[in-house]
Amino acid sequence: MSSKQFISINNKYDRIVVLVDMDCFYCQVEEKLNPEIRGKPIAVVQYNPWQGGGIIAVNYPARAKGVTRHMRGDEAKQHCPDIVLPQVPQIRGKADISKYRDAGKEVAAVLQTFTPLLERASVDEAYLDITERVLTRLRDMNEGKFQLLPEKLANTFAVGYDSIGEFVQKISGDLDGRTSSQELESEEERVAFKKSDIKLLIGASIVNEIRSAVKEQTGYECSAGIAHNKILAKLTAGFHKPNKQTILPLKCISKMYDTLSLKKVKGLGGKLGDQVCEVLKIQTMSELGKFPEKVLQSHFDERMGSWMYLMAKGIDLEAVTPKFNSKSIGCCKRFPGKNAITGVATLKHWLGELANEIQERLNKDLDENNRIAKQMTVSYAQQLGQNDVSSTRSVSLIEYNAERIAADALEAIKRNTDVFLKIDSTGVLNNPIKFLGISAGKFEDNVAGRKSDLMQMFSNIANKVKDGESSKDARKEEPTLPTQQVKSDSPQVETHIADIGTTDNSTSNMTETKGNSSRKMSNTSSIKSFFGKSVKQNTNVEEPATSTSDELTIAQMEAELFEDLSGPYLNSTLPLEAGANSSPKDDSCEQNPSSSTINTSNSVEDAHEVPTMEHSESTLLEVKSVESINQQLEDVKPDKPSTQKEASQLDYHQTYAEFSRPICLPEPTKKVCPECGNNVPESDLQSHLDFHFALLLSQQQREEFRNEIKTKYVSPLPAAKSKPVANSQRVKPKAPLIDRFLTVINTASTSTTNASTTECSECGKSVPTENMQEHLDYHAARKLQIELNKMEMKTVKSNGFGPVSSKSSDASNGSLKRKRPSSACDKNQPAKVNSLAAFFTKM
DNA sequence: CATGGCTTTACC
DNA sequence: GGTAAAGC
Repeated sequence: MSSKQFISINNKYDRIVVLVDMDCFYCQVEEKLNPEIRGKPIAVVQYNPWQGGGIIAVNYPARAKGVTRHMRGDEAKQHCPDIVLPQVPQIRGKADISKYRDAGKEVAAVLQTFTPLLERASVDEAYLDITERVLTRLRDMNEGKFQLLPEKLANTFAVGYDSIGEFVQKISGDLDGRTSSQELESEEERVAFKKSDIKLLIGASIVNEIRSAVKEQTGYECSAGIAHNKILAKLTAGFHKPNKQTILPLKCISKMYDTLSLKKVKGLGGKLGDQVCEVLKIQTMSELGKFPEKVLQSHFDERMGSWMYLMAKGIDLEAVTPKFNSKSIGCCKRFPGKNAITGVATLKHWLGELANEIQERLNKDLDENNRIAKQMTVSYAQQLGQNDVSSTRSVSLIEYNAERIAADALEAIKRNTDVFLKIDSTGVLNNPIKFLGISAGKFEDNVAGRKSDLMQMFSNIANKVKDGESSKDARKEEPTLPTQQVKSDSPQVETHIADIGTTDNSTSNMTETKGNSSRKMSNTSSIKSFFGKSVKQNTNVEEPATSTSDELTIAQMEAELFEDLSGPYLNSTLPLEAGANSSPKDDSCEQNPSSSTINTSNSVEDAHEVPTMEHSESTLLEVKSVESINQQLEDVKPDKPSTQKEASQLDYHQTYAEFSRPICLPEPTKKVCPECGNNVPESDLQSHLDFHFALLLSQQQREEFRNEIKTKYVSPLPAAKSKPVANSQRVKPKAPLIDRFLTVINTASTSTTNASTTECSECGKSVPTENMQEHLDYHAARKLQIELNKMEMKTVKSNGFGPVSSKSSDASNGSLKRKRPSSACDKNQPAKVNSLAAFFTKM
């Protein structure tokens, strides 16, 4: 049961891994609980007695005043007299952080609706592997079913670029061969990089939705890092906060490493990192990259050496392992200095307090997760003369009974202490105790099912499944379910539950309250995680799956998705044939420790498997039915229907989540689509029509494109000569999305009136200073849109919207001024598809 | 005496 | 199983 899993090195750049990190989480929790303090400088303080207590979280207004962690409450007051200092509650004489735990769970439940591959890393951090969603979206885009709107990239940054717009420009810029550095890159490498960039970009759009959902459903804001592995995602998340997200493009890793202290890398932040710096006489990750693996292994241990070696190349193979619940539940307390426990009575008292808390939390856990801890561990530190000695002893945990637990803990301590009591004393400890802790672990399923409620069974199964420790039926995994589907009582869900052996599918008492509904969602989504994982166990990672007739492997899917992209680069070699045989698994990164560049030669093309979702036959992704595709379309296209919120008071940190709410607010009056006859909300009709248009266009373009390839035409793509299909003439694409987007800006800026304003360097408008960053984000996003349009216009007739040169010209400024009611359908607007799909097919 | 409480992981 | 390290 070695819980840590690794992916094949062949897949090292295939995943899209996200680290979601709640911004000053404890402060946010306090703000939510006490709205009166919202927006004020806040620091959460723990443990009162000494000088205002210790600060464990600081919000951004307070940070602006110089308040930091590691300060005392009093000190914070000096820096910031009007700071609010909520205290973490105390129960039984010790800190009680359960409300933050609960809040963290709430957030995780939302995250889990996006992917079963969720790994909680702490109370306020979680890793997500969204590879599947990215590929799905990529396909939808290629098929014209999804448009990557610029607002999807608001508040997004890319390492190494000043703005996300610049990054997108760069992606398309590669076209002109204006790649900065050496021409060492082969075509294949360029394609690989480009694929990577595109996937990261799409990933960012998804992460924006994820963060929006978190904000909407919990009220909390978070930051995120988007990269190809956990360590880099984590690192990247820290680059822009709060309430922002950052992409780490493959190409920027080595540049970044040049200045990145190795101690910033998770795992090297402590003594080990110090040792590495000292022994190797280095500071940065780039320097680390100069050492051969063997050398690193000789200085440190073998495992560590390999890990560092790969890490120095930007590679981390650790899988995102589904995990929602902790593996242990414990509590502890320190008794520093004079507070050391010197008497048995006192010892018993504190053991009792700890045992009580443990009992309470274990019961709650039993309730929620239907599992029982079988072992408890007591930890303690004794003062022996000068130094403190800490020990831990484990005993089996028979029942959730505080007295019993306390007594057993005491026994364990006695048993392991040579001289427990001072000689001739009945109550004085020979060795004062400076630290006490009790924790419970080694959980097993509660087979007995102490709860009469059958729902308990659900949650039992689901949680078991969630952590991947259940039975091993290899079942076909359903294609990723869109959030909404997961929430509702979809047939699939019930089927799964039934399959697992539950007889009762009533979800009555679980669906109403917020907490319970989240539990239910976790049930359904975790079932999927189970399939993903159990299958994985039975799968040989190294061998590409052979596909069966009507099924499509993820790898094949990816190959197809990128078909059009890779085509033009690979000259005559058209698609990267999906079935390409497994390359020698180790041929990539053996021999150039001195170069700090990332070797990608065998990465994307050769890697035909999506890591952590390896496919045997049982995981082959089914081609979706028309229904499911339509469903997905519904789910994903009109930016999730969400509750509108008053834009009443926008404070400085109220950013993306607010602005990204649906732009067309009018109640959905339905209209019949002239193209397909479906009922479509009127507000969505235009984009719906755009979809049809894009579909046609994209199909046709692809057709043409293939023809071009066949005729071995290699140079810049010819403009599409024929007009995009007679049919589409009828379709009047809506006012450019960019305009709707601009109306959002206006709303936003007018709603925050009285604040001080600054003139925007981009558009000259007066913008509330505190909103400037967001405002600039929108310019970046707008440029992105223009970029995309430019690509579009290489085939679609240019129409005067946006520049054709690659300079960031201001031809668009005119349009910036324009605003119109979002519902208005502008007849003057050119027929244009604001879709990345065409963008891809053109590249 | 002074961040404190908490959890996980790797190694022995 | 116990310990130390690491990070939040």
